[in-house]
Amino acid sequence: MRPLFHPALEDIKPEAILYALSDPERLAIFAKLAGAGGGGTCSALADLGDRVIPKSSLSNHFKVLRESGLIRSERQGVEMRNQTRCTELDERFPGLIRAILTAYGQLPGQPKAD
Amino acid sequence: MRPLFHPALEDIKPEAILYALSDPERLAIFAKLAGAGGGGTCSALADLGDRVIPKSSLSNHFKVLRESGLIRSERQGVEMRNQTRCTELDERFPGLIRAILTAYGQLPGQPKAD
DNA sequence: TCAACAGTTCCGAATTTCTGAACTATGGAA
DNA sequence: TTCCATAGTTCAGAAATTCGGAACTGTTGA
Repeated sequence: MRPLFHPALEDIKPEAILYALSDPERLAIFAKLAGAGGGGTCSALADLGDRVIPKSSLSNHFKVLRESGLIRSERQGVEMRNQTRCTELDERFPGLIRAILTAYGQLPGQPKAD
Repeated sequence: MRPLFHPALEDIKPEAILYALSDPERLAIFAKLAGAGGGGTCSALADLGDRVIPKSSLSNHFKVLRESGLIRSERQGVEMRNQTRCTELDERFPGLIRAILTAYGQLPGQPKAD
């Protein structure tokens, strides 16, 4: 298993963020993570309600989110804890994450569209 | 030549916007259009400095931007005038476009977005 | 040592993107 | 009108990307 790559804050590219969140499944995962606060595991986030994401696809979604700089993943025993990098990100790209979550209507604490 | 399709404001999907702007060439084109104010033509936006985009690719980029709701295109004689739909978009997705352009404008070596 | 579990990697199939070449639409000149 | 030049679109095959089942890796507990 290769070590997990996380870009430094200054290496994060807005295109990568937009790309990562342009996929509704990834966005749903990210929004859940942003809402949940605590570090969600992969399998805990696999169920989208209308469909269960295959685990190889899930793993890839997390990789895209991680390598774009949106989340931090850390192995904890047998599972993986994931958390958003929202605070850092807001420093580098002010308002971006919030505006995206608002656009999708999934900003934590707002009436949800799902 | 098929008539140009522009989605109604309420039909614009955030994932389509993020997808359209997740491509660095399209983002550069959109940023130039947003900065220029006036309606830029396709060929006027083809030169990215480091590379000239082939015109079939350019045409496709404009189609993606148009059908995602980011720009409006209108034939004017032999050429095509393109303008952003920023004002409308800000109503539907407050702060989104500005946050993206700001984020993009912060990359080293990029022209400042506004 | 072994089994169970969480997640990753591999790899072939399906889908999407890219771009040169051919084509269409418009305007101007003869 | 006819012809040409220009701006952009469409087509189609090649290249690249994405998807997901199956096999694999790393960790824990028995």
